[in-house]
Amino acid sequence: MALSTQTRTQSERADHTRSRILDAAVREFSENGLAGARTEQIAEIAGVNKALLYYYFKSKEALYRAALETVAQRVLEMSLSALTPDHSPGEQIVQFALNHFDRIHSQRAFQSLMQQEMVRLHRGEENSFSSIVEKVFRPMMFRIRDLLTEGMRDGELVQADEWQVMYAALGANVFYFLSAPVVGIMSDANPLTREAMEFRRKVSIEFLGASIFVDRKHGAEVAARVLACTPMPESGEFKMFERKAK
Amino acid sequence: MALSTQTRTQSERADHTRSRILDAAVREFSENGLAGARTEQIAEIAGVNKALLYYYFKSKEALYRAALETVAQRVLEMSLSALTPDHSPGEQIVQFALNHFDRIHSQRAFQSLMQQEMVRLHRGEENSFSSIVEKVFRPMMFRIRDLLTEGMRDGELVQADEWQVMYAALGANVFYFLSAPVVGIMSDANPLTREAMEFRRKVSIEFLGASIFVDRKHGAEVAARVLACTPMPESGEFKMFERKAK
DNA sequence: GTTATTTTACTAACTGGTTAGTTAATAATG
DNA sequence: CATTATTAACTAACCAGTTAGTAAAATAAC
Repeated sequence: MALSTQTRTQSERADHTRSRILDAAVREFSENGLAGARTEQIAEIAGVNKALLYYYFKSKEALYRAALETVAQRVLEMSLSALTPDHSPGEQIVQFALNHFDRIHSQRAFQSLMQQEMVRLHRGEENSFSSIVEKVFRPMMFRIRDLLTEGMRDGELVQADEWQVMYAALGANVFYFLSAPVVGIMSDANPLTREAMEFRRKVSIEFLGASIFVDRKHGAEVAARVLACTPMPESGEFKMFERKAK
Repeated sequence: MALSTQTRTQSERADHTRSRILDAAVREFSENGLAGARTEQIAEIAGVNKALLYYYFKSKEALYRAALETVAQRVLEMSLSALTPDHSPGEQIVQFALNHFDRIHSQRAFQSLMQQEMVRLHRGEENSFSSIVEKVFRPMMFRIRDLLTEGMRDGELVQADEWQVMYAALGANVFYFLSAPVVGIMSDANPLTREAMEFRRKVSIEFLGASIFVDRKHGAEVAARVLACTPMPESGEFKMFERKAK
């Protein structure tokens, strides 16, 4: 951990340090929120002195914003590569929903930061979060909306408010992970094991297929096809949220 | 505000003070989270000295738990009165979903506390939250699951994983309010105005009707009937989340 | 029914630990 | 040697929780 000190040029190592700080910040902020996170802890995770945080970032809040942008960027890259323009609108929507599901659990930190940011926004906190919305969410959402409009026009998808379809499709995924701790307590079966998630992922896509297509049989086929083409990614690609050995 | 001091017995006034503290705590914790909330601020909102918090509650965290239980209790009462056993399972489900929608926006503080509690649970925080889950969520959720099973057996509802139907129905509602700040930035149309919510409420129920019933026409009728019977409650019944005049 | 004693409800002012942020000095690098 | 990266040590503010006290209500004593 204290190695790799003699490699490369100074500025390259500086970049590396900076991004280590950012990673540590993402982790600490996502686990504890802006108020709960401790700068000392971020420094320790990153393996640097606390003062270095202030060398690279103006303040705790600036670091928070930078951390938010980091994860947003990752999500943008991940979601852009998901759509497959040569398939039917309906199939692309299903594909997108499946990708969204996988994204949530591999990017737990993003989800967590988002949730907390929502609460902050509710309070009317001044943001600079707007730019993330513009860069990440707007293009994604409007792209999906256009696909839905097209699918409905073609008669592949049921007539409905486009945004409602999004709320239903993405909301089900978000709610699954959001409620996981409660469900865990409620049914003493942990919803975050690989088996549980694999099941939910399948069922979630199948239900979407049954919900939004005019021809439910066609919907079921699309769902099956998409599921077959997209295996669930290995878990633990990012090992955020591992329990710390105190 | 400084009146009503000469009324009633001492212990009655004490009860009143205690509940004023709890209300203040609900508000402060829901806006700022456990770590972000300030005891001094809670005291100020309640109009008492900070030390009084420690007279009534052991610690900040004990107060937090008490606040959580307060709102959970309210929600339980609200949701129990929603089901109408003389209707068909499908109609009861739709009724429940509509009630859930209305509950979210009239009990914003609960939603907010829940979200934050989810994050805390994710981290494996020790809870005593379990009792709330047992008392509020488990009875509610299992009741709904049984209704779904019945509806599917009768052929009224489409065959699907019961929990998935819940994730879809409730997730869409939750996600609407969860994403409201982002959508607000994205489309500069505030989703939390009365008109926007009235529209979403209607569309959300209609979409549910189109999704879970074997006979989509019957589903549409049920949705229309439920909507007709249940006008949207006046907003601002609880004025949590009003902006504070600093 | 008045007086003395205890209990309850509440506050002003303090304390000590914590934590965001600074400074000044020191390595490393080019 | 001048610039850049990094740290140890410090400070000022903040904030959860305490203490020591008071006024009034409830209760007991006479």
